Amino acid sequence: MQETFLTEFQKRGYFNQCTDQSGLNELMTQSKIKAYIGFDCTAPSLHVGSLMQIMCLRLLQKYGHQPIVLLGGGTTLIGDPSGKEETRKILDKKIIDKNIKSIENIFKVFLKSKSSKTKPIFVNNYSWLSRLNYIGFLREIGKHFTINKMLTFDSVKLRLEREQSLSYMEFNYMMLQAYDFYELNKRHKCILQIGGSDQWGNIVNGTDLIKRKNKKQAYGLTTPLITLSSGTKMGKTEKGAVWLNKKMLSPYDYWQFWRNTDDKDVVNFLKLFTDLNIEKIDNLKNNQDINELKILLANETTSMLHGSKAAKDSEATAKKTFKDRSIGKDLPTIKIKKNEITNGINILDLVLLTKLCSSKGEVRRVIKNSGIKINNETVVDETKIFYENNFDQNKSMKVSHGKKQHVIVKII
RNA sequence: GGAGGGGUACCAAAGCGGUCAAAUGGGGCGGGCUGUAAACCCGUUGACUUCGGUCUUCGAAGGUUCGAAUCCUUCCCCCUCCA
Repeated sequence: MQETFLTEFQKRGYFNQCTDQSGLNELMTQSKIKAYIGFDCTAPSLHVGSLMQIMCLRLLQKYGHQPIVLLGGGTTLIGDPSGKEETRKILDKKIIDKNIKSIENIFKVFLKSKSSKTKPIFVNNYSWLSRLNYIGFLREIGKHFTINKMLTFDSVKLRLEREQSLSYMEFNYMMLQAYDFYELNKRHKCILQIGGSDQWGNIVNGTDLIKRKNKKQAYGLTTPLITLSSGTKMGKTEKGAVWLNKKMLSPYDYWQFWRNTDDKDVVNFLKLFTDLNIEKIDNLKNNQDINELKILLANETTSMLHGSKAAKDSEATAKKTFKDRSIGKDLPTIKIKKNEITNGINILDLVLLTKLCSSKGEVRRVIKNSGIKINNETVVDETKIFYENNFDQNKSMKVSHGKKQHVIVKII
């Protein structure tokens, strides 16, 4: 059977639900289409939670289709109630605009823009949503939505059942998202919207609206929510959320995140988050040591986002840190002035300086649990003072909190 | 509008005048075992400290008391039932 966008989509594990799978497959085999995914702009970076969506856009390009990246400058002002139990804080437009710029850069890394046929189209729904006229919108769009039906959508139902308040503003979110799809259909002949499984309701509203207003067939496709085999949501490291922006999470930490994947998730992740072809992955899974596979996963994902050099450096640093227990160059480095250390520095202040702990009390506690190491040596005495001669010939010292968090302190 | 119930640390949830920086569970962090995995076991989980203590915290503000998360007053918010 011929490999198509949808067949690969399915094999890789991106497939959750589709409004008309065979119809869409036929269409995408016969012609090249435009498809969109909308992204929320509540933070200055996306995190791994959105990575599957980004991978979908890449897959579109691979099969010659054109991705549209919708940055929700307008809808973020409203806030999607899907999957949320409570009303979210409303963000300021200025912040959202700033976030959009920053997020756009991430897409420029993941998506190819050489070919004019497949290069991503960036749109911000603020450009049309902000111009809507209330009466006009109600008459044109609002008449196609029945409250009866809107109340049956999970995002609304959940709130009502839990008796959590749902503001009228949020209640309108689904109409706006449907309108986005309709607008993109008109402007760009976009006929497919992809999204996470929680977006199903919003997406279907869009295809319905297009059918009614434009008399066109449009399609919706959703991806499953990825949960780790441990049942929790993916996307956390020792340092918090796994951001894609390197200012918010260093390439080394990003690499580490993938390197620490649960055994049971490794093969799935290779399929979901790398470009390696599936046969190769299936083949590797039988022959490769699981830790080798994790390194492969970390290298592939990191080089996709931060470049192959960053991936190699991270691997080298990891090897030095974990195998040789020496100092790898990509560990975070804190600089300290020479005169700050002439009289010695207390272990508590030293650890605090590295930000590995957030208070002296915490440092003490971790020391008591033998969790602080200086140059691989466990600290037992919380009154210990360090001098210049405790640093190595490069004027560096490795401070560790637990097995995985290391910071280099360097005298300048 | 009327009648009840409730707001406790990251979350859930006990406590209902001193022994409360606050039980317990989850989560987090650390240690052990390992493979930088999972599972399991152990420790830890407000801040500062000269390690004697000190300071701030139980929706908010006042009050009673030698002493309040606990009692009283007012206010704010949430829930249940009735209109």
